[in-house]
Amino acid sequence: MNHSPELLKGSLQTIVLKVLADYGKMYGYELVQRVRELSTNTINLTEGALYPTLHRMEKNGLLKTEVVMIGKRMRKYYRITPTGIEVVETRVQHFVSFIKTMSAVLSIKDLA
Amino acid sequence: MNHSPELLKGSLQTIVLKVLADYGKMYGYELVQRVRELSTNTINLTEGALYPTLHRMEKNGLLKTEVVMIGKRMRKYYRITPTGIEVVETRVQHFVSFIKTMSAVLSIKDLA
DNA sequence: GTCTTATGCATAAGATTTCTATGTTTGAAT
DNA sequence: ATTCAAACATAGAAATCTTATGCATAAGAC
Repeated sequence: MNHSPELLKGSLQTIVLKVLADYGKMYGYELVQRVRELSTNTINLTEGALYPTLHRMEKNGLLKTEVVMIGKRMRKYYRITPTGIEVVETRVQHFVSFIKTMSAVLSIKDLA
Repeated sequence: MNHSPELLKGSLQTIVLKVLADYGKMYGYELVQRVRELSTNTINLTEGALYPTLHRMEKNGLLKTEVVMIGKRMRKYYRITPTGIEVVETRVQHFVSFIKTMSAVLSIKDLA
């Protein structure tokens, strides 16, 4: 990720979960592209961060996988689980309240 | 810091700079209290994070210090420098654009 | 008068997260 | 033939924060 990398720290999981919740199953490489589009080229997920995170979330039961062979190439689809859905909802709520708090502290008037 | 600590990662410097920019000189302990108030008890700066950060920012020329003795107790005031002011402005702008980007990616409708 | 709490600074070790770098294989395009 | 995109993966380094610890003074409670 670039785009003020410090700020994005801690948001990777939320981003991945939310995109999977909204768009259904997706594979790693695709997630990189999709997030890049959604963020109009400002969020660039790095594979070195993404794959370990996907693995961790799978291990924690937030995602489940499904491997498909495209010719001889493996493609690993990730799908959000019911647990993952619960988690993503609270994460997004947390994020919203975080924005509000920060707007107060940084005295940001309007986000226009 | 608590309040979804992951999210706050990377925002400490911005918070400190902005509060100093808005309220003038302040000492470490005071910053902890002030930020707690401004955030209605949701952001709890920890001293273990705050002091090293203050030192780093001073070393980088964003802050300057002034030591005052209150009786036998030392109090170290921090004040933002002109360089610090430039930096905090871009930081806040970055934060605003970060919010916008994230709102798009997380499809957050209104922040009400 | 003593004990606890608040004030006020500071550092160190550990955990967590992310980035950079590196690596492999396959398919498509030129 | 060669280069570039697709697609996965891991390891080491860097950055940031938390927890723990430490020291010392001032104020308030009892």
